[in-house]
Amino acid sequence: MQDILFDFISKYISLTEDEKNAIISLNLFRSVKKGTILLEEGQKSQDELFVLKGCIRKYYIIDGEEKTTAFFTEMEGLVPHCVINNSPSEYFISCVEDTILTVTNPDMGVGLNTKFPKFEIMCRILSEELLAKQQIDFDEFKTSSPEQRYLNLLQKRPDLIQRVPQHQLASYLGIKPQSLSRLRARILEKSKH
Amino acid sequence: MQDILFDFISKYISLTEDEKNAIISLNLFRSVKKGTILLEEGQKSQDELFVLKGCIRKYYIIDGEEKTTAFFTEMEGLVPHCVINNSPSEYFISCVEDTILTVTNPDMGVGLNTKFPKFEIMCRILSEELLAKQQIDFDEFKTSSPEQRYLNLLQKRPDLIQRVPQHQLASYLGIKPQSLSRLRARILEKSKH
DNA sequence: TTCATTTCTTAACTTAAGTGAACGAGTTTA
DNA sequence: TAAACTCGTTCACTTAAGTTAAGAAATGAA
Repeated sequence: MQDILFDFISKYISLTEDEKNAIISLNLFRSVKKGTILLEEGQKSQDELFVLKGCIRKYYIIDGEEKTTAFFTEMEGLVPHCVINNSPSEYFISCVEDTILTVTNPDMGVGLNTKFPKFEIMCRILSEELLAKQQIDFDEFKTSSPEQRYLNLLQKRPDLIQRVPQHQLASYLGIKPQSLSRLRARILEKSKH
Repeated sequence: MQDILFDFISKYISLTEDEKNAIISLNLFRSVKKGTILLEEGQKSQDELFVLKGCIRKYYIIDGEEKTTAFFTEMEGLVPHCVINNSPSEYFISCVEDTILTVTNPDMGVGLNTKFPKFEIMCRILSEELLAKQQIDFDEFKTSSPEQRYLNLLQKRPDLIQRVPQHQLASYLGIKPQSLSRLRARILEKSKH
């Protein structure tokens, strides 16, 4: 399992055996069952998450309704908003599948970052990459219709459509589950021309 | 004009006179007329922009139609995607109003960041803040209807509605200009109850 | 296995956004 | 000044999403 993490890290910085051991000794790995809630609304967590295997989901509850705004799968991580500005969380994070992830928090991080400045560099690169990716995603969302968004998702993350319940996908696309069903039927109808 | 920039910077780091002079000597300030295009699709620019006064806008041209996805006003900056991954730009940036901004590029930046590591710190903080803000904005967009988005904008950036042409606002809200007109008439009608 | 719950789909109806066209007001250009 | 554009609004019509309800299929728990 650790190898997956080190493979990922090696794309950004190279680690010595000492550094790898330091990471292992932090005991970052967690194995969580499908359905487990990792962060609740109102909670003040300091944990940053990184998915090694599985899928987690970020959602709000607005007027009693779940609104899913993001999924994180293999090699994707998130720093919840509540960590950044140390405020109660506005959303939930739960596991869509049985998931293996790393959980880090600034307390560990300070030790790690001061001992190994490399990590600071990796974090900066990751955060820049993420910002850029997210801007593109936002722009695409704004400039397309629900149907285009669905077709786009089918291209870019076909796995999500298989592994995630439809009603969660629907709100991720900004529509209701019934509309997603209909939209899919419509596309199927068109493809038969 | 420089004072505005230094006031802003002082929220993040404190500068000595030497450092201020170093910044001034870089000659970052640009004054640009309404309508000026700062970045074109296909262009490979290295310039990062920061608005001191005025308003700039980011837009795509998709099927011959302008799709505005962002506005940047006083004390807001952007690092275009093409700068981050050194690829031709997919979008345009132009001035909505006569605008005063700073233009920086990595060539200057390297000098500045190595001379004054403080700047690196400020950039990291800014980028984190921006990432957090953008995630919230994206979530809000996904979880609301066009009408809610408009009302939300009215709350959060009432100035934009005054200073930006309606058809640009419309695509920023993810709808057509006619729909924005109608939506506003509908809200007005409701408020008369 | 059986019962209950959740999830997905379908349908009919309502509401709102997209489309195409027209018009007036304000700008710009010749 | 007159003609050509741009911009915002309105209208009628089309298309698609929201809503409510019902039922089938899959899942989970007793």
